[in-house]
Amino acid sequence: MENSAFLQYTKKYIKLTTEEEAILLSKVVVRTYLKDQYIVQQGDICNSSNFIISGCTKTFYMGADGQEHVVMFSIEDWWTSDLGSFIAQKPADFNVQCIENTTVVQFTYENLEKLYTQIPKLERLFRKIVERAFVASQKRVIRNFSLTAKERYAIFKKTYPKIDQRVPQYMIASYLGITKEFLSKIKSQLINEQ
Amino acid sequence: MENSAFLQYTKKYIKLTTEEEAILLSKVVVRTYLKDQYIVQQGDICNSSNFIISGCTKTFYMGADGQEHVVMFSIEDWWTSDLGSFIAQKPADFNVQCIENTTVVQFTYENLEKLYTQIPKLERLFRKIVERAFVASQKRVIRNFSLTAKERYAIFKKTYPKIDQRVPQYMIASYLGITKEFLSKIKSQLINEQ
DNA sequence: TTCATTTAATAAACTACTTCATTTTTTACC
DNA sequence: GGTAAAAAATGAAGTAGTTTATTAAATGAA
Repeated sequence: MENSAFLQYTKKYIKLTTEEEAILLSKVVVRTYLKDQYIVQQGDICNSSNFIISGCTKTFYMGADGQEHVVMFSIEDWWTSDLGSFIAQKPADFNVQCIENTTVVQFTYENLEKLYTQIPKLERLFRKIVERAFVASQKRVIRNFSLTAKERYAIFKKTYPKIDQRVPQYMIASYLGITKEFLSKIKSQLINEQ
Repeated sequence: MENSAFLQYTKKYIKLTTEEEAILLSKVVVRTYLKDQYIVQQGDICNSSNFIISGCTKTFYMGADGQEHVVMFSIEDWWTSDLGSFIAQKPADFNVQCIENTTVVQFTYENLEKLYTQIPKLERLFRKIVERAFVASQKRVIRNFSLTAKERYAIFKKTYPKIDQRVPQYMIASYLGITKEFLSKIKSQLINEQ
């Protein structure tokens, strides 16, 4: 039943037969993590690719300065993993931590590799998913260059309309690449402007 | 013959039979652009995905401020396109312009779609290519956050060891997300330090 | 309810980077 | 080889964002 959101999602990209769906579901695990638990830990080899059914995660890394840098938030209908670690099976650069209780459809590396040979159409599914992720990432690079922190914050609120209430402000600041103090200043500016 | 570099490249990801290689090559065009010519123009629908045999391109867009922002440089053995435009067949956000005479192996959208059905293994090839591109893009987001312009410049010189001589400095500044004046300052600092 | 802990707000001093204006160097072409 | 145009260097003044320190508000556990 929790699987159904995932199957629904796959239909946007590829059509699977009933048997293929069954094979697919037999190779995934639906798993629930509690708030604050880690799905991936920096330094470990990331062994899972996770489709989020419910909840919210943050992907972050510890900088040389000992500071936490938030790379992304993931919510319902998104994926989370350390893809660099997952595809190369090398130690992860990132942590993925739940900031709410989070239920995911989880693919292990081994199972996904098997699935690719059993259901070649899945290559297409994941190609398309990663293509979109790449485009989104590239857009973010650009935004960081050509927009001010204030403008980026406005876009953030649009693209994650609800997350504002789900995620503490200092993490949002980190995601935006600014200090929590400066985000606080921006917010008070926005209030004074209207 | 120019194709051979491309076939060599594909071997890193998938194995193709001789017939498959023949089909693949029958659906691509080897094309040479002159310095300053555009492969993709902002606003047009990007109809090609290009593997670079020789030469160098820059991907950039015109900001609202009328300023040119360089998104990436592409050299031998890399790909260039506006992927967001290509996959969705929507107007391109970016220009891709040759900054040297450039020879590419070119896939049109229609041909690539046909190839995916004729040689499903290609889904795998492009999945893997895009996975790597995504990881690289994500790393760049991070670098832009946690490093100073000076540090980013050092990394730039390492990752593109030769491009430094091939590309004018003001474009490098734009790629790094800083002004040409500030890059000039950084360079003079680096000279004085040693 | 109370106390401890985490999160957010505010403000002053500081720094990385920009802007603008000028000069020097390099490139290219008749 | 000379001259125009493009690119790079230099410097002074300005701004977006940081750092550090302090206070206030919200959250959560006993």
